[in-house]
Order: sequence, then structure tokens, then C-alpha cells
Amino acid sequence: MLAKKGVRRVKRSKNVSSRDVAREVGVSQATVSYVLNNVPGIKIKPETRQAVLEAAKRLNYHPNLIAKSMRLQKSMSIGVVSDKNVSSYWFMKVLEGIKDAVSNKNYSITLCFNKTLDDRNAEHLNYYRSNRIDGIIFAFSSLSDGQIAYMLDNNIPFVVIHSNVKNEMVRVVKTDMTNAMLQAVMHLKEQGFEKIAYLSTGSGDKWDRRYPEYVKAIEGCGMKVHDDLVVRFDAFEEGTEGIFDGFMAKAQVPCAVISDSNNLAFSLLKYAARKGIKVPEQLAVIAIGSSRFADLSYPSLSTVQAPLYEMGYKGAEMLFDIMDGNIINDVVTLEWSFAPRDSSKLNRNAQL
Amino acid sequence: MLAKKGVRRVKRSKNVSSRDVAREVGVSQATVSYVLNNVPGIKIKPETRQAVLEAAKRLNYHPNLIAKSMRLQKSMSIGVVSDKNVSSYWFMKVLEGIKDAVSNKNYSITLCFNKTLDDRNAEHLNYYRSNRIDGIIFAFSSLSDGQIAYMLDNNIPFVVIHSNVKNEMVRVVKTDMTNAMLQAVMHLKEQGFEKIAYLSTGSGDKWDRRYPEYVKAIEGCGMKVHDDLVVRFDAFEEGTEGIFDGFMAKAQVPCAVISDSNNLAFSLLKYAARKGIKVPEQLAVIAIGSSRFADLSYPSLSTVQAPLYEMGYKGAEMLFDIMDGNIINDVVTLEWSFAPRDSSKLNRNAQL
DNA sequence: CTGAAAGCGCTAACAT
DNA sequence: ATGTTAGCGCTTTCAG
Repeated sequence: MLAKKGVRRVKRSKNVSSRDVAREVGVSQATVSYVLNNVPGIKIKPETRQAVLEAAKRLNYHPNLIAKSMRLQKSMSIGVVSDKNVSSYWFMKVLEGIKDAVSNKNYSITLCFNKTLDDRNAEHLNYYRSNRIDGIIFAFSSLSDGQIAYMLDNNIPFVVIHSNVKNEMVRVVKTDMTNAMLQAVMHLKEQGFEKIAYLSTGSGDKWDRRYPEYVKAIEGCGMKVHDDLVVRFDAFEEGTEGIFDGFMAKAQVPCAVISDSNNLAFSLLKYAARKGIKVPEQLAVIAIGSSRFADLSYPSLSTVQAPLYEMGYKGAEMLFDIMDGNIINDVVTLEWSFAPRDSSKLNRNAQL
Repeated sequence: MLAKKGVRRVKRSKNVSSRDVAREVGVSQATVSYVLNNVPGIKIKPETRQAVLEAAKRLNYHPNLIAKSMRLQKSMSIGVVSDKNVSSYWFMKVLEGIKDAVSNKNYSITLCFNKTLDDRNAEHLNYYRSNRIDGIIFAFSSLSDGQIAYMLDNNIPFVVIHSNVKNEMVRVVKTDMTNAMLQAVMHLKEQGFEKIAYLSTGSGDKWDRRYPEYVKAIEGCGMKVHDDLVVRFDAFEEGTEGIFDGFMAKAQVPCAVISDSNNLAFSLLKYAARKGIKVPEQLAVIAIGSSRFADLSYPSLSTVQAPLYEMGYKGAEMLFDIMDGNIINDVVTLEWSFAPRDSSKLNRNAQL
């Protein structure tokens, strides 16, 4: 079964083409195309159709997508770009959603890594210009104004998932955490926590988007935001121990904490374990964001989490709308949810 | 800007082609191709070359990769397939390596999800048959014998990263954890642990590959494997608490544990925290495998870890060798490393 | 209902 | 040193 030895280059075995199928059946290539693509408005005699279908199967015919792309002037692939610093969990989840959406249209996914050279020479732009991809989805990727302007100017189809893009012209998959955050705060309040602190890693973006939601939720529950209970770490990487000490001294147990990052929450759990602070009895912790490890930490971490799969799916659908010229919805907004786990549930059942 | 003929396309603004460049300079399309591709053995007058280069830049010419693919009968993309259940962290790390390797050859990455239909109709096979991809990299993907046989029979270029493929014909990126495991065991021994247990999730593959390494390392350190200290969970998902209880009753603290999975190790850390067992003083834990959260658990988790980036990079290089017909190395073996963290370091410094 | 034919943009023999 | 030309496999007018 193996190919002849001595061939310097592993040649692709010659594929059967639609012409071969046509010859086999004794019809023209056009007819084969009509049948196989179910071209609307073209009538084919049933027996002809049947014969073509059978011959295609018998000859093991697979349409050459490159040729189709060539003719159609589109690559049938979309580029997905992410920064490297993005949580791989988020990215993979979104990717699953994108994947399912593009598969429906017989599109594939080409991965782009955001090695930004400059605004006009990023990898995804080169991919687009060379017809490798028909459109771009930015998932959690930072995006310069210059690049946005360039893409809009040049009519490059793209959508942005979960980024803080201000430009009104850009199609964005937005998410709304207002309800989920309210649920989280109510959950804490119902368990008797009167102090609900907010801890932030201080990165501008997260702060700007998440902190106001916290404020809304606190006030929506008829509580008040105490500045003492809002801590913003300017330099999270180092020396957090001291900052936690300072925070705990101010806050005093029992206290609840909403953290704007998973990592910060995990660190806090570590800190609590080290100091013998009981979670959640003395310190309830809820993180904003999702992580595969929310279930695995001890105690498992309650989260306010984004609809990742749906974000991917919707994002891809929007991109197709743009590429098809149907502008149905500029902005899609999806809801976050609150997933209570042991780090905030007082009367929790013993579970692993 | 462009649009010489005033043709207005809805989808994509008409791209400038090599023909346009040729006309602009007053040479033939062939010359443009020769210059832009630096075709070896073709002499071009320096001033001609210069003129072509300048015109290409001036006209903002970008070669159409689809057309090139069509002509060359290759897609310039390789498929990367992974199972969904793979740790996304591993996958992303390997992907980074693959990415860098394929970029060097002007190849792109097409993502395939392993929705296996049957041995001959998996998505990556359809992608290959329709010329969407020129070769396949399986990263942590399970792979049936039937599928392997099919791909070998049909001369489909593929390499396998980190899988337990037995077939000698398959090009595999293997890894070797012997040294790393030995280091881990020595590390435990040096800290005075006399009992070094082994916990496995019992999945056949991990067990078959990792447990023998444990045995080698234990014996390499002049110790002996005690069957009491080797526990294999047949049903890990549920009821682990009781199994941990049973294990601890047999093992008795102080004891060290090497776990063949990160998740199992995290669970064990949770269990220890719940039971008040001190880690690492009473129970030292080392996991085999990498995780973004090894640093974030409390205590941080020591790991014996794989060279993920290199595995991706090497895998891609091997695939190109196969596609080019140069069989340089059937098997590449890369070394694991041992990363000691707090879960196994007795005199650890306080660190977050 | 179906066929003939014209390309999509590129590369590589083969000419000159 | 450069030009001519023949496709790669497909879709899609336009003709019958």
C-alpha cells in the first residue's frame, strides 16, 4: 500500500477531481458541481443526480477546497487571534464556541498569535491580505486604535470578543455581569456578611469595567461601599503578603471579598490557609472570572463567570453576518452567571 | 488607492495581482514571480529586480496564497488536533512551539477538534483530503490503531506528540522523564522521606508509562517499592475521600507522595487541608505534569514537568521533514525536568 | 435539464 | 535574462 520508494518528495496521491466524476457518469463537470452543491434554481433529473452522487462516493471524491476558494475568492477560513497572556482556559472555551459556529458554514479556524509588529503588519492582517483568512475574530486580544482604524478603513471584516473597544463602528460581543454580580452580592448578604470588600489587581481595564459593577450590586442590595474595603493592588506580583495583612487588619473577620481576578482569589485562599483564617466562615471569597481550577482549589472557589462558549459562538455568527453584508446586530450582549462554590457557602456539604 | 477598472466588489476590494505588478514595471508575470520568490538558479538583472521590488511595494502587492496553493498543490497549512479533554494549558504551550516552527516556513495552523466520527471520517482527515491542510500534528490526542493504519496506508503526513502509539512506523515526539523523576525522588530522599508512595488515577496510559519511571527512580536511589504505598484508583471521579482515608491509614505520616496527575495532587492537597495534615512536613506531594496552577495552589505544587514548547516546535519540524521526504529522525526524545515547589520543600521560605 | 468554456492568480517548463 | 504559455480544480454565465 505504501508509495513507491525513491520519490524524493512525498507527493500527494493524485486526487480524483470533479472532472473524473463527470467522466465516470458521462456528464459535464458543471452538472457534477450543480448536484454536489445543490445549487438552488438548477433542476437536475433525479436519475442523473443519483448517478453523480453514487459515482462521487464510489470514486471517493473530495472537492478540492483550494480550487473552490480560488474560484470563489474566499479562503473559507477565519482567523482567531489572541494575546499570549490570556488565560488559556478562557481562550479554549471561546474557541469551542467559535469552532461549532464556523463548522456549520464549512469554515475552518486559522490560529493567529498576536505578535504585533505595527498597526498594519500584524500577522492576522498579513493573513487577510494574502487571502489566508476571510475575517478575524479577536478574542481577549488587545487592539490598538490605529489597528482598528486601519481595519475599518480597509473594510476588513472583524469582530471583537470581550475587549474594551470604544469605537462605535466595531462589532463587539459584549457581556453583562450586572445580574450575576447582584446575585453574588445577594448570596453573600443572605449568609449574613455585612462587609463585602473588593480586591483588584489594579490593571486599568479590569478595574474600569468590574469595579462599577460591584458598586452597582452593593447599592442594589441596599448596602454601601466603604472605601476601606476597596483595595487596589498596584503591584500585584510581589509582596502581596503585606498587602493582605494590611487589608485583613482593616477589614476584620468575618468579611466577604469579591476579587476581580481568579489568581488573586487563589492567592487569598493560600494566605488564609497560611494564617489559619477559616474560609468561608471568617472570610468568604468570590472571584470574577472562570477557571478550570475553581473546582479544584480548597475550598473550591465561587465565581462570577462569563458565558465563554456562547461568546465564541455568537462572535463567529456576527462575523459571518458582516462578511455576508447583513448587519443584523452591531452589538450582542450575553449574560454572566454566578456559580456559588465552597469558598462562599457557609453551610456547605462535605464534598471533594 | 486602487481599483483601476472601477470594479467594485462587495466582499473584498480587488487585490492587486502579480500581473498588475508586471504591467506596472513592464516585465512579465514570470519575472515578478522569480524576483519575489528569489527562485534559485534564475538570474535577474539587478535593476529589473529593483524595479519589481519597488513596484510591488508601491502597489501594495500581497501574493494570493490561495492561488499559490492551487498551483503548488499544497495548502501551506498544517492541522493541529487535540482532544477536548486535554489540559488546555499543555495544549496552548505546545501550540506556541508549533506556531514558531511553522511560521518559519510560512505555514499557518488550522485547528481541528477531534470529533471522531469513525476512523476514516475524522475532521482532520476530511481537512486533509480536501486540501485544507498538508499534514497533521496530533497533540495529546488519542488515536485509534485503525486511524493510524489508514493514515500510513494513504501516505498522510502526520506526527504524534506525546501519545502512546506503539506502531513503529509512526513519527513520534517522545519525552523522557527518567532523569527528572530520579531528581524528584532524590529530592524527597534528601529531605528525609523514607516512604515515597505512588498514587495513580489508574487510567491505563498514564499508569503504563509513568509508574515504571517511578519504580526505576525509587530503585535508582537504592530504595524499594512497597506495594502498600502504590495506590491505583480505578474510579477516580467519585468517592475519593474514602480512598484517601484508606491510603493514609496504610501509609502513616510522614510520607511523600508522587501523583501521576495534577488534579489528583490538587485533590490530595485539599484533602490534607481538610484533615489538618501538614504539607509538606507530614505529607510531601509531587505531581507528574504541568499546570498553570502549580504556583497558585496552597502550598504550591512541586511538579515533574514536560518540555511543552519544545515538543511543539520539534513536532512541527518533524512533520516538515516528512512532508519534504527527508526522514532524518524517526523519533525525537526530549527531557522532562523537575520543578520543586512548596509542597515538597521542608524548609521553605515564606512566599506567596 | 445539461454542456462548453472562461477564468480565479500563480508557478514553472520551455522558448527565446 | 526574460517572455510565453499551460494549466492547478473549481464555479458559473451563456447557449443550447
